[in-house]
Amino acid sequence: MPKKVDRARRREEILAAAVRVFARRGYAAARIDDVAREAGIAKGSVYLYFDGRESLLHAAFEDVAARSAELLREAAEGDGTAAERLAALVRGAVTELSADRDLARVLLDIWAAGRDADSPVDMAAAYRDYRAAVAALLEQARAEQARAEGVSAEGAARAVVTPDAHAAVVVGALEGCLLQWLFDPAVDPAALAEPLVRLLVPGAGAGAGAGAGSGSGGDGPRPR
Amino acid sequence: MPKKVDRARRREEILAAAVRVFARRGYAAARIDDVAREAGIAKGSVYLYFDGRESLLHAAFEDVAARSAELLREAAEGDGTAAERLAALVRGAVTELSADRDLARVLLDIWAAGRDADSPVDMAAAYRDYRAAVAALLEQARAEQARAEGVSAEGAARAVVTPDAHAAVVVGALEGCLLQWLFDPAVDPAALAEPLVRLLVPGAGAGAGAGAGSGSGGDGPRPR
Amino acid sequence: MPKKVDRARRREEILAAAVRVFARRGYAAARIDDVAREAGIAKGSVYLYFDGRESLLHAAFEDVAARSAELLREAAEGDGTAAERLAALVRGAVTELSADRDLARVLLDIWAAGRDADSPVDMAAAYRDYRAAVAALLEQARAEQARAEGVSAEGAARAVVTPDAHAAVVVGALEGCLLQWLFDPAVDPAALAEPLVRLLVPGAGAGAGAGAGSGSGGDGPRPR
Amino acid sequence: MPKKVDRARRREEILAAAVRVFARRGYAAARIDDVAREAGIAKGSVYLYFDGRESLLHAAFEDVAARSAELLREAAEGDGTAAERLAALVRGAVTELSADRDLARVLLDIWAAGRDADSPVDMAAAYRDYRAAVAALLEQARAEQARAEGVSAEGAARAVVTPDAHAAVVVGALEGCLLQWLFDPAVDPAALAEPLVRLLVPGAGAGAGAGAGSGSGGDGPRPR
DNA sequence: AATGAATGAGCGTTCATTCAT
DNA sequence: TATGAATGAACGCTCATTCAT
Repeated sequence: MPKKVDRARRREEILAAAVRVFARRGYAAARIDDVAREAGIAKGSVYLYFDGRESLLHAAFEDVAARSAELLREAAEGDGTAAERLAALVRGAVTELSADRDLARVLLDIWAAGRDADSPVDMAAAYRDYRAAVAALLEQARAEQARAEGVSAEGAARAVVTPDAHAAVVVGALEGCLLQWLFDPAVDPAALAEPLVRLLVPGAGAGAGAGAGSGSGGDGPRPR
Repeated sequence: MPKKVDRARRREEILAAAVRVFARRGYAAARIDDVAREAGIAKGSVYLYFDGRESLLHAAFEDVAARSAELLREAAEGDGTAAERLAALVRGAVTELSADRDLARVLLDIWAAGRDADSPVDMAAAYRDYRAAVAALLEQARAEQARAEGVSAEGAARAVVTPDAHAAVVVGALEGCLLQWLFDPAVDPAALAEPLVRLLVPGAGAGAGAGAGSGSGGDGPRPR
Repeated sequence: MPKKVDRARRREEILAAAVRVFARRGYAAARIDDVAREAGIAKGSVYLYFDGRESLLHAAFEDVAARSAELLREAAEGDGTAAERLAALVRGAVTELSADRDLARVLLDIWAAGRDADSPVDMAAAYRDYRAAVAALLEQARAEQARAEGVSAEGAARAVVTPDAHAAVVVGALEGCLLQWLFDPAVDPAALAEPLVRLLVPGAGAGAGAGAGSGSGGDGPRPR
Repeated sequence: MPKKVDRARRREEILAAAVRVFARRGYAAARIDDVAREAGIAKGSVYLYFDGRESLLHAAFEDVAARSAELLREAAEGDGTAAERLAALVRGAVTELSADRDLARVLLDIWAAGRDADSPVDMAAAYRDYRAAVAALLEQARAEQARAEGVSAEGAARAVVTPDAHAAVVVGALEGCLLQWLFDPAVDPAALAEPLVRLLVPGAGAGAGAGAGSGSGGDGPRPR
């Protein structure tokens, strides 16, 4: 008659406690004892569910990564045009990341820790996947636009910014906006979602240079 | 005052050594002893030039901040249109940050450490300044465009994305692209400079939504 | 009383498991969990049969001590001359100790732990008894020899090495040979039994000083 | 102008303190803090001279091993007959080991710890060397005897106990007598030196089987 | 009786900082 | 100014033991 503890639930409780502590003190200053106290258990018990301190950070990363992966999957499989799905992805990412400020804060520590090649956290792969998904959507979006508007537009757009570079900018902007919010709560992520979409999702609205060609008549965007 | 010069130079040598060590091992794993060895001095001597371990990180941040401030000053005082100056700022920021990978890596640690309100590093202020400068340039750029193209364009663009939000996206994209490069050297910052400019600097080229207004005729960018 | 039997059997199973674990990892590195797993029970159950970790080591010692005591009893009560019984004791001790290498290995830990005066293991008494038994046999053997060969020999031998000292050497040699076997399996205890007997049991064959009798003519060392 | 501390001397002081603590409490129960306090320094300072706790034990072993090696060297290179040198070796070993009871006690812990194959202490090799040296002396001693007394004696002796086995018994007896002294201070090692020599060094006096030659007449055991 | 989750005291080790030289 | 030996507080982790089930 073994005691029945829901290992998975207990693990999640501890992880949530760890995220709160990491967010409050920073990973570097977070003590296992703090995590245990926050979780309402004894220090040693943490080790029944996690391999060690670093393992907690890693688990937090996997949480974030799993959410990201879910968003990417939805964007890839979802309905609507590619532009719509990309816009939804951007909006979703902002919503997701800004939903749990503690977790977002911990992301900074994950970034700092994950920079090492020997880190269990493969940030390079995570962002590579992210970029690849966004780039694919961008290409589809361009194709859609080209179909709707004519070949010249497609050619012109493609000449300007490659999908890969564009994707890097999109992903970067997302993370960069998150970063500013973390440093300064006055930066409202919700208020940045739409600007991100409009500025970076093709066909979603006025881009930065949109005005350039707007009133001018037939002249499309000019390279350089 | 040769002594003063020597002292300043020695301080810089130590800071440079610290940045190398921080970049190599990460701030968390960097030992004062490592820094001293890298600088070719004794451990205790570090304390003759810096208050302590954290002080080294702070000094590294001030280095980065000073370079940023210089760029912002140039952008504010420089010649050319606001759009040109903004483009130059973006290009300069990319160049600057990617010039010293070690320093850029340390930025991750600075971010992680500077997240706390009690940190000596005021990241919030640094990015606030950054955004303000970019927002000012954006507004100027829009004014320039409006002057060149007519009132309707200005109004339309302004309605879509506020300069502050736009600035946050610009700054975020810069930092976010840097981030990706740090995780994955295959991401080439130099190759991202131009895309950043084209996508985010008004009047610099085809924006994401550029195609929207391209072939469509006289109708400017449509909201939503 | 089936319960009693079961309980004793279970206790022995656990002890055997403990001996295997101690032998494998060393007592210092042996975990109660290891013992439990080896015994196929839960960790907490060990405490139903033993007071604690140290108690397991103590029980292992008692096992060894009991076997020794049995050998000593047989030697004291057995048939044959004292020399024969002493030789049998030596051979039996070698056989006994080398029969269970795991247990012999644990002896090292018992020695290390039993060195303290406050240890529950009274090594001093154990070896005192051992020496006393061997010394008694040695004296008897000498008396037998004296009876068979004449007074002068007895007196000479006694003058050289006291029975107590001789016994200490015999016991020491036994333990010392065991020790070497434990460190180096290439040392074959079985091959050392006869040398031990011949070198240290009076009347059992050529001693180290065999040369003493060498000039005596044709009579070489006689087996048995 | 670096502080001048005699590193080697300080290291020895700490090691001596460690040996005292190990002897008092046993290695298993000895705390680094105890060692530091015994040495009159701070806990952390121990690590300036030793890699860790285990390193202290290892260093203690090397001390013992070095003394043994010195004895073996003297025995191999010394003057006198092989029998004399072997006797001197035995006496020297007893003297050496019994000179520092603390160190001898620690030997028990070294034995217990060195039993593992992955231990930094190679007990097997240490005892192999010891046996080899003793075996060589034994063979020489037999040759000397044979030369002095005739071929038949040599053949007879050799037939009985091989030099290797004899050496194992000699080494074992030494260690085994030490062991008994450690458990029971009433066992006087000094009093066992001569018995060891007489019983186990050929030609050194009456061996166990001395009686074998007793029938030869009035010649009792001859010293030396 | 048996379990195994929980506990928490305890220890090895690290390393930022100090300070006598 | 420079050194580097010394310090000792701090912390991650272990694991023997307990006890509710």
